[in-house]
Amino acid sequence: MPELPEVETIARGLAKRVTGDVVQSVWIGRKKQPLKSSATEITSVLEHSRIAAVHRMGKHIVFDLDHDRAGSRRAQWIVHLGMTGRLQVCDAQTETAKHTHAILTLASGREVRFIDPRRFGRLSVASAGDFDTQGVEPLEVDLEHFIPLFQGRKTPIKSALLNQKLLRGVGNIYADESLFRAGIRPRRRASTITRENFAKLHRSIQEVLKEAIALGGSSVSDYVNADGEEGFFQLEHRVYGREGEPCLVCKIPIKRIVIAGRSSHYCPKCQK
DNA sequence: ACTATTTCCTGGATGC
DNA sequence: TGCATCCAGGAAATAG
Repeated sequence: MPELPEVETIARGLAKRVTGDVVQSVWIGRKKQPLKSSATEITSVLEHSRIAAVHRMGKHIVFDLDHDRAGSRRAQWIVHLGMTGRLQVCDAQTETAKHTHAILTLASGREVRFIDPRRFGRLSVASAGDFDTQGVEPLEVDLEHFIPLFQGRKTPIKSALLNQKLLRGVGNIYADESLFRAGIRPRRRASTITRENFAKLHRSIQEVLKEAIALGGSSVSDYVNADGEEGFFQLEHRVYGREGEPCLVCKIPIKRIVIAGRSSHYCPKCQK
């Protein structure tokens, strides 16, 4: 399940491969589509545009497009991978994977393919500047802007961390891992957390995300980067997916509870 | 203005 | 072996 570190890794890999290439044609499957813009709209924006850059915003992969049509504004192709989405860069000869929903043919002869079995992913286009996800980038926000995000919220801190309108890019894995490192229980009401603990949490989130990016993300279920390689951060998980296993600090078994329909893992002794 | 719950979707795991 | 059931979860929609 791609969260910020996985999406960052994928975006970097894509940028290396397709920056400067030109989209010649677009195919979009007719199966009930995970589209936020219409297929016609996506096709017309993408076709004959040059990929100027690929970068990440929250959990979205953003392709900045230059159009050669005079007077047309710069545009962006935005991909959200959902749970199981993948973007593959390959030769036209490569066999089409099951659940391929969109194919961009590039001037270089290669193709960018969007594959998503569970279809929680989303494709859309926007004029440059129009796409603005709410929420702040967790790796950019400083403590003084971080704390107010949670002030007055009665919701469990875990839910608040997952709320993309506050902080964008943190998902289930990194929320659990950050809370463990900060020593805060996932069910703690956001409004009851002290300034000191917010400082710990802020630091933990940045550390966890940076370490995960350095290791190419976490490969659980079927995540692979743009090269089809797995990441290694899953080996560093201290609580996520470790229900019943001993806490790496105190040996007490890790607990799993459900918060807002999401499984949440924590150590009952190390987290208060 | 918030918060909580439900819905979407399929592959893999589990149970009988 | 086969078949039914459950579960994973991001974000939008809906309900409270």
